[in-house]
Amino acid sequence: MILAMNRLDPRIAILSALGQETRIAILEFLRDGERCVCEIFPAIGHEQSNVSRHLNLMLAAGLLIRRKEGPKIFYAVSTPEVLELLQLAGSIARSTGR
Amino acid sequence: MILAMNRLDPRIAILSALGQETRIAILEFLRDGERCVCEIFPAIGHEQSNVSRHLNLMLAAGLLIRRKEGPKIFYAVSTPEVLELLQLAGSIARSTGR
DNA sequence: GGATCATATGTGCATACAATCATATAGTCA
DNA sequence: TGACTATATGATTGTATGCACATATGATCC
Repeated sequence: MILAMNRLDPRIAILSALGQETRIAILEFLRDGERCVCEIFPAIGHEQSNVSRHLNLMLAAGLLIRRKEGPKIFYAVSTPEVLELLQLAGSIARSTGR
Repeated sequence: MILAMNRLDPRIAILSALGQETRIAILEFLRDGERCVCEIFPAIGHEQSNVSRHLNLMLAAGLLIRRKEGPKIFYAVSTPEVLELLQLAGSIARSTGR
């Protein structure tokens, strides 16, 4: 997993982690608060293994935090700035007419 | 070039365009204003053809604008929001300890 | 301990990406 | 027109990525 690790520039891990459809879907599902993997993967319609990897990648990039509760692991957005970044990207998309 | 085109979500084109070392270097070189390709590629130490592709990709994503002047083509950041996005990514990196 | 649920990881495959070299296009000027 | 400069594009190569299937790990409960 080069995408989110061993980066000279941590911004690249963050931005490239955000530049992917499935991960955007996960982040938007986590907008309202923490969720366990068992809630996330049915909601976005991907394999559990696939979602697990995306979650770990975003965790490594600093976009998410996680919390264990028994056998379940709850993931949440690490800071509101992450959602602000998505919003800013949307704003650029609109202001550049795309 | 799938990365920046034919995306359902234009944010993905923007964010994945930003999540790459060479392109970050180009954007930071363009921070002070427009530059032609002939200035950009020596400054960041990459092949002209390579830089040309990155510029066109960022143009397609809406991150850059360009202007012709004789045989030269000057590229510039399309909106200050693009640089704000980079700054916000840096802020996340710091606030999540990376 | 065994069964079950929740999550992570190994492996393989198809595709996407960045980089390079070579070539094409287009503008300028003698 | 021809030489020269500036930029873009075609073809190729090595590597990274996303996904799926199968399996491993770990927690809970009987």
